[in-house]
Amino acid sequence: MGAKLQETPEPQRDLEALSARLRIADVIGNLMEFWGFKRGMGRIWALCYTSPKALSAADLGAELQMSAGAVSMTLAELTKWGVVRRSWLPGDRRDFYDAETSVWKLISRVVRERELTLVREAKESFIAADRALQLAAQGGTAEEKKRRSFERERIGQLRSIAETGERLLSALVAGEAISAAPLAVLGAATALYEDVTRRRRR
Amino acid sequence: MGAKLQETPEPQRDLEALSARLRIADVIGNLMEFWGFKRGMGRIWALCYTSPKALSAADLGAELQMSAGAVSMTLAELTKWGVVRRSWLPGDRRDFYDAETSVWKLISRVVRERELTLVREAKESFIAADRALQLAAQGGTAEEKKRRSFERERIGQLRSIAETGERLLSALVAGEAISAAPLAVLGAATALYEDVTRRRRR
DNA sequence: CTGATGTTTCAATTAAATCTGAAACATCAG
DNA sequence: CTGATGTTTCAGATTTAATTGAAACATCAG
Repeated sequence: MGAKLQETPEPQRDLEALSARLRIADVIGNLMEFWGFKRGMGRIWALCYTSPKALSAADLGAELQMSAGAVSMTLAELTKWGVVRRSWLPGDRRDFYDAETSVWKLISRVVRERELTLVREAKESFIAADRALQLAAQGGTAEEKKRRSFERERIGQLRSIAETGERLLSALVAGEAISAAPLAVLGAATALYEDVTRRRRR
Repeated sequence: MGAKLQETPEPQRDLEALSARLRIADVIGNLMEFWGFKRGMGRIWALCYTSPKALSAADLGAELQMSAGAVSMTLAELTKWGVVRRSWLPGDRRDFYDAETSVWKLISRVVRERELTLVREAKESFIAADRALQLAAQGGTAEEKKRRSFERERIGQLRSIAETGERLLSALVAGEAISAAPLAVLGAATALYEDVTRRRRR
């Protein structure tokens, strides 16, 4: 807009610095939300991470425009995940919070406790479904048998995908090198199953 | 409940097979939802994937208890992502849908178009915030300067995390081998910043 | 103990995401 | 063209998740 002076006035510098941090907080909030957490978790972590001193719940609420209740609940959740730590200052009754700085620690914990659990549960479901189908599939016409065998083949495929995912995630959190190759192979096996007649239309 | 005969009656076999597939559909629906898609997308894909023949919109709605509108919208979205394909049978006016079977194709497309975009946007935001801070940070007391420099250091760290993530995801979708090591290194650099006095309480 | 200060909890509200059902639209056969 | 069949759209309803604000709870100083 107007002409810029050599030196920005002090209060304005503060405002600009804060708003830069708030913008970052929103970006990280969106990332976190995308990852399946609440937006507020990312916002609070980001503000702590970019602050040289630990912040109080009241600070966070004021800067992020969150109610005391929301701040408290969000901080509880963040603490549970090891994303922020509580700290105290001598002679101050308030709680302060500072950010866990090792992002890898955070990621690997989440992957271990959440994604890995999820993929394992999925694998178990596939195994259970396959067993159920196997029991139900005795007898029937040739046509029916063919269909059942197709279903079991596909479910077996899902199971093997889940197992591959489980191995990759385990390797990842163990810090091992992984290759996308085993993933890329998935689906190649089933790609040959193509016998549906198609025709263009419209 | 009652005693099981050697051979399950036919209608019951069908019901059990369908319900096994529906259970799987729900599991995959949950996985997909977790991944940031709508639950219905996973359910429809799973049903198609485990079906030997392409299914009509009406079939899907009936089996998954979804309204025609929901099925239509969900199929549109799935088609957009290349997760199901439309097909036609000669002499039949209805549309049929079958599943993309290469799961890797699906994953890599999503990672490329969604996660990679997201992490790039985040990186740009960090760069922009750093620039803004740099401009705002001229002058001020020694104390202020120290704070600004801390903020910029942390934001630079975020930027480098985003860049590492970008490299890893790129390598992943390119099918290259990747290692968790570069991730594990993240945060080690900032871990040294510890000067807050703490005391136990309660 | 009592009052001041700070935190947590939770029922009620608000907001966001999702689904429905009916109307509009398309296509085809006769 | 007309009626039958199938698909899409979208405003409103429903469901689900997040947020508030106030009361309950804790802790500490005096």
